Amino acid sequence: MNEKTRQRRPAFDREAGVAIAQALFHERGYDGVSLADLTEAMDIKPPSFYAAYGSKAELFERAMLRYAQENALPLDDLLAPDRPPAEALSALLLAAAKQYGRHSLLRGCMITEGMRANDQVARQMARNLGNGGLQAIRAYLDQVHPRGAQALADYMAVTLRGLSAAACNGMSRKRLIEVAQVAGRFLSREMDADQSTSAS
Amino acid sequence: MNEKTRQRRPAFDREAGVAIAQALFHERGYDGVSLADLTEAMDIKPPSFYAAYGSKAELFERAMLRYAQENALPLDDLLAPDRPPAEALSALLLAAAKQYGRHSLLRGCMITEGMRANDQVARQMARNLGNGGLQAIRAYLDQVHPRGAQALADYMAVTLRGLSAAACNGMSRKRLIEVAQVAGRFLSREMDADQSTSAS
DNA sequence: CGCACTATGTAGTATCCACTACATATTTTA
DNA sequence: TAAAATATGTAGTGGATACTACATAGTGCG
Repeated sequence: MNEKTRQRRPAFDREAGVAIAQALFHERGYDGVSLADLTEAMDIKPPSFYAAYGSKAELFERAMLRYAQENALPLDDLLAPDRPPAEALSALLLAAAKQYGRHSLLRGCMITEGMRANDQVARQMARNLGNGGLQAIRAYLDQVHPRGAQALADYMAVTLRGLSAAACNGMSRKRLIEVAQVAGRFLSREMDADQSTSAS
Repeated sequence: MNEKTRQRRPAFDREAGVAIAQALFHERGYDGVSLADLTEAMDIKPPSFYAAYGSKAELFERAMLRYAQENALPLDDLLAPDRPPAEALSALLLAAAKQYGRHSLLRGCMITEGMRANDQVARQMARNLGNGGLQAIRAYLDQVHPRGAQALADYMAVTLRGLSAAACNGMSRKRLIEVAQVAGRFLSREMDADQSTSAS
């Protein structure tokens, strides 16, 4: 249990290996990274890899969890119930645009893009993780804007996926942010109008 | 030239082969379809395949061109210059949503999703084709709504990509259409407001 | 009818894939 | 210090990949 005292030969740091895998998977996607790529980047041999992580898919899951903890959008903060809903959603889109276009290599959302893997196991892992975030948005909207919550949540899902895809295809951070701002302005207008009128 | 009289042993119809490939590539993506899948579906052997199409990537390009001719959104009609711009863009989003969710297997935009292929050659082919459509939207906006044309074109690109991605991930046609309608309403509000005021 | 041509099927190529059996070297425990 | 446990490196597994050399069967043209 006390892994701290265990001064075993460094061999290799498994958490560091997860971080390396996270970067590779984020940059090239699950299918774009081979086991040879991973073992070379970690400077280990395949047997050590499997002893440590079990399989490529399991490591991908650990890398996505690490990504979620480190890089995922802080939905709980952004979607605080006491914020004006349109402002909260706009802030979420803006935060996503900023993050998706931040690095030149690590573009888009690792989890959103992971949903497109050719490997079925990896794809399902990514979907399970990604759906969690979407459900959080849905739950938030059910509370603060129950009328049309589904449509608004779907709009957010589509826009977030679009931002991630556009980022992966090279759209600059500046332009991503502008799109998020446009969408945020749309949301503000729509939800303000929705407060005063009852039917379009 | 007169291919009709050429009663050559049926062997196999190359255009029909492109159609088969189009369906397979659309359903599973470039990397998700192997040469064995293609030759089996066309009921031919690899040598016939290469004699007819040159390579997997070349066939993918032909399949995308076929898709563009048959299924791509009729941008010229949708983006008629004499239409109210917001209405034209809304119609484009709606047409995309309807098409992306039409079939249960052939979901999303074949070209947009092709941009995510792991194979670099295929990816570049898809990007070249897809960028054509986006440039058409940009050119249209430069004409009818020059102020903020870039931001609006980027917004359309992001939303179209998002609709395609959401369709691939299983969002129902009904919900896709609702998202397109929400976005269309946003565009109408924004562009109407933009006509009367000069600063937000 | 016979020759030249073309597309075909058989059977492979080399390469990459994720993954593993086995013996060795290092570390922890007794 | 000796034995047990563990992670390592060497080397290789079967299978899938895109693609092809070669002989043959079917074709149109003379």
